[in-house]
Amino acid sequence: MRPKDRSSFNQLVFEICRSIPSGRVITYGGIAACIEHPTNMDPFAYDRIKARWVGYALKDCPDDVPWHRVINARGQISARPGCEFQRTLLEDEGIAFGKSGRINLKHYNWNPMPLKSR
DNA sequence: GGCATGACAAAGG
DNA sequence: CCCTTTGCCATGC
Repeated sequence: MRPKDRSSFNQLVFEICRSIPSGRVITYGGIAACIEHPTNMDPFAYDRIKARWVGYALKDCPDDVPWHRVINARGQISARPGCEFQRTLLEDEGIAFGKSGRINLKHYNWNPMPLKSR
């Protein structure tokens, strides 16, 4: 994927985020897995790359994007300034945190409609 | 134009 | 289960 395509990639990320209902969460990789992009890259490696790009996209997302519903694959909130606030938002939506600050993905994970089949 | 860093994740120890 | 390594590349100095 070339920098030129980043903009459209980000738009897809935002679109998926907006489809997450209150009280549910998704992982960075989960979002990445919904976005297929024409590439010659090894798909196995590509998914991990995209997961990183999802984080970049959310760094400066529009106000109507529920960025707080995106967590990492371990069910935890990724460390960064403001992460305490994210936990508060999720708890307000009824999401319970485990002892080590982890969310039960089995129960809260949201599976969005794939934008393109894989 | 190198070099370090990062809202990631899988695999290995 | 926790910690480290590895793949990868956009970004900022």
